[in-house]
Amino acid sequence: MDLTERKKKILRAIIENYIQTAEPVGSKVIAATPGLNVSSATIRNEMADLEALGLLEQPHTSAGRIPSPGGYRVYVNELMEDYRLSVQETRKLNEALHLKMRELDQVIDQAGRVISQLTQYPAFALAAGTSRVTIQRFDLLMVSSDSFIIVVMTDTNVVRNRLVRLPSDLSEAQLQLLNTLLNTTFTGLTLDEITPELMRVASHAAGEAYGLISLVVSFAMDVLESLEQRTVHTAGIASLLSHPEYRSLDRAAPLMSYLSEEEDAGRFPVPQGDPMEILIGPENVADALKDTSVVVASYDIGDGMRGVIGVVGPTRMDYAKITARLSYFAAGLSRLFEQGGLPPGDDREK
Amino acid sequence: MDLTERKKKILRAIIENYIQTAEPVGSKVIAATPGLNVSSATIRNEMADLEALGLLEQPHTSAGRIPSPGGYRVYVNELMEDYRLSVQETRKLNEALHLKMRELDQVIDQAGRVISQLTQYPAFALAAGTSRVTIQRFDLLMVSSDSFIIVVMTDTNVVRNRLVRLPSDLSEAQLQLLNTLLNTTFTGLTLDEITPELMRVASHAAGEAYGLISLVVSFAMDVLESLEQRTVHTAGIASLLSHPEYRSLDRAAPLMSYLSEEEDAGRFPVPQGDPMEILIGPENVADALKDTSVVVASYDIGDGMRGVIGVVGPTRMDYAKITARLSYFAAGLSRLFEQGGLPPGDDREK
DNA sequence: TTTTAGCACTCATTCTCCCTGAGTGCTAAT
DNA sequence: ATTAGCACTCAGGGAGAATGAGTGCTAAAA
Repeated sequence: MDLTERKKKILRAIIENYIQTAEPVGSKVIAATPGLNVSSATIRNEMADLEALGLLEQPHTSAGRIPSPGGYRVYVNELMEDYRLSVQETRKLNEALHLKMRELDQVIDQAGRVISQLTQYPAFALAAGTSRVTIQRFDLLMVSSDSFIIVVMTDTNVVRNRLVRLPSDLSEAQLQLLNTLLNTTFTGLTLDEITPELMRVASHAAGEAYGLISLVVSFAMDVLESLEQRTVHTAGIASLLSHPEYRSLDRAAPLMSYLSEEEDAGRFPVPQGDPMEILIGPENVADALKDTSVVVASYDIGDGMRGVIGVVGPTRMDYAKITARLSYFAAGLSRLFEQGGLPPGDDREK
Repeated sequence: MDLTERKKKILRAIIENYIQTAEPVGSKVIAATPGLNVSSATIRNEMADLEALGLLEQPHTSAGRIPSPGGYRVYVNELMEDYRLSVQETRKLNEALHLKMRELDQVIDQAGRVISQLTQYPAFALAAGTSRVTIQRFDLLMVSSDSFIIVVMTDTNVVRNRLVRLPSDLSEAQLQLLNTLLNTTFTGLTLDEITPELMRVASHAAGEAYGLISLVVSFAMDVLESLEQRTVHTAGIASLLSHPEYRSLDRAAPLMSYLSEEEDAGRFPVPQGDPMEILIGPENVADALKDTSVVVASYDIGDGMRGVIGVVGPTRMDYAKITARLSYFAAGLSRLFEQGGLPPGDDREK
């Protein structure tokens, strides 16, 4: 967008003022900004120009101006100065990165909660883009004569287990046999490749323990399925209410229900290319987000997966602050996953 | 509460009317209830009596009456008729019991979501009262020359695992030794009983692999810790907004933030004795719940643990319907846990 | 040519006042 | 003991009127 220096200054002043106050800003307050030594009348002329360019809007004739989505776009792309995180903020963010967790799903969930708390906006979190997973190895551990543990490990180094109790006894030798059979037949296969026919053949080969094959394999299939299925976590929905644009229920209710809909990934934007993306108002695809802004960042999980965290808020959002915090946090998460996977209790490690 | 038959009839009619309409009910509508062949004037006299007894309230002189918390109490204890679940409802509830899940924590979370959806009120879910857990058995599974899987099983039959990658190589024999050492030294101990001193002694005994002892044991300790720590899950907060009493943000906002506070168990009531409890308005301990009602039910998880699910709503709540649904669902969960623990993918089984 | 002071005009917001109607309590009659 | 009737109360809603922030335009100044 080609604007004179002064217009840029004025636009920035208006937007930053509006971000703070949530009130339409008039020519008078802008005329008072330091470094801008012109009268309010001049500002009014300039504001009329900016409105003609589609960067400002007027709620009604006798009100000040508010930024249009296009105005925010120009602000975000060209005018916004990098927000410098304070020492305190950095410390807080670092502390928040000491996540206590076990499963990937729970890490993601927690990351969302934390970022919501940190930004005071509702947040969503999900993981995207895993490739096709296969089982790399089976282990069966005898516990007692009538129970054993199944341990499976995928090619993405996720390990899952299950304790099974049997109606009848089983010998160590039988288990051994079963184990070998599983490792020769069912490793390296994706979910689709495990056919009923394959199961039948294997069951036959297992002899006495034929029933156990299907038990173990169906567990393995559940694991594969659970790894491919994506869910979204949302957090901090109530924090919406602290922002003046959501003081009216007509505005708040639909957005809140949209956010708390049962987990269905794909309803939130995911950054393409850049690790951070800002979607302002109508730039959002989902109808419910058409007059909100979404700031979303991604981080590297490893194994071809990316984590996504984002916050949702009014278009009047402190983009500088939010992007600074979000990108810092996402970078921290990337680092966390890179150096040794998840914290203690986890079931995967780099 | 000793009331004449007619007073009971009137009180019930008022409460049930108010539950439906959320509007103060006048003498006229009550006079119209079938089976109550008296004039509105008589009703007015009776209503005045009921108000004197503290069972009804009048928002202002020229309005109808609304039930007081005490009135609801009498209703719930003596007047309410059992709500008969329709076939459709039963089917819906049964369907909802086909939970897809893996970890106990996730089951609990999901139960909360489901019950919120089923009742249209915000719900909370938690697990209460575990005994002290110990590790019953360790297994170390060699994966490659520089990595292995730790599998631990607790006395409550929870199995957890972790994949470890080492900076240096390790032989099968060393791992075997380590395994034996762990099983002789660290089984049957609660979290407190695993002292640094014990760790030191064991590390010494491990010889070359001394560093691995602390690695495995600290994983075990994390598992124990995670099993003892209780968290609350809340769901369906946005559904509050669909009820007329929360159409004003002043009422909705504080309750919503209370509900979405970071998980801190103990902030929600847990049924004592009876498997179901109803707390009406000021009967709640928490300030934020003083003018809401909470209906809470518990179900048996096994291993000395009880699951708790509850819903939160206005004191004007359809107690009959809610309690019917909640107790049916809780009973279903009990059954589910009893017969074979969690569905596929889970890490524990009866 | 650009900027500014001044002025008339617009319009959301707030308030005040008044009306309406639902619902009550009381009294006198049944 | 019940009921019909009546005077009274009061929340809610709508119509103006007052307020004031902010604008656009014009004519003068730089």
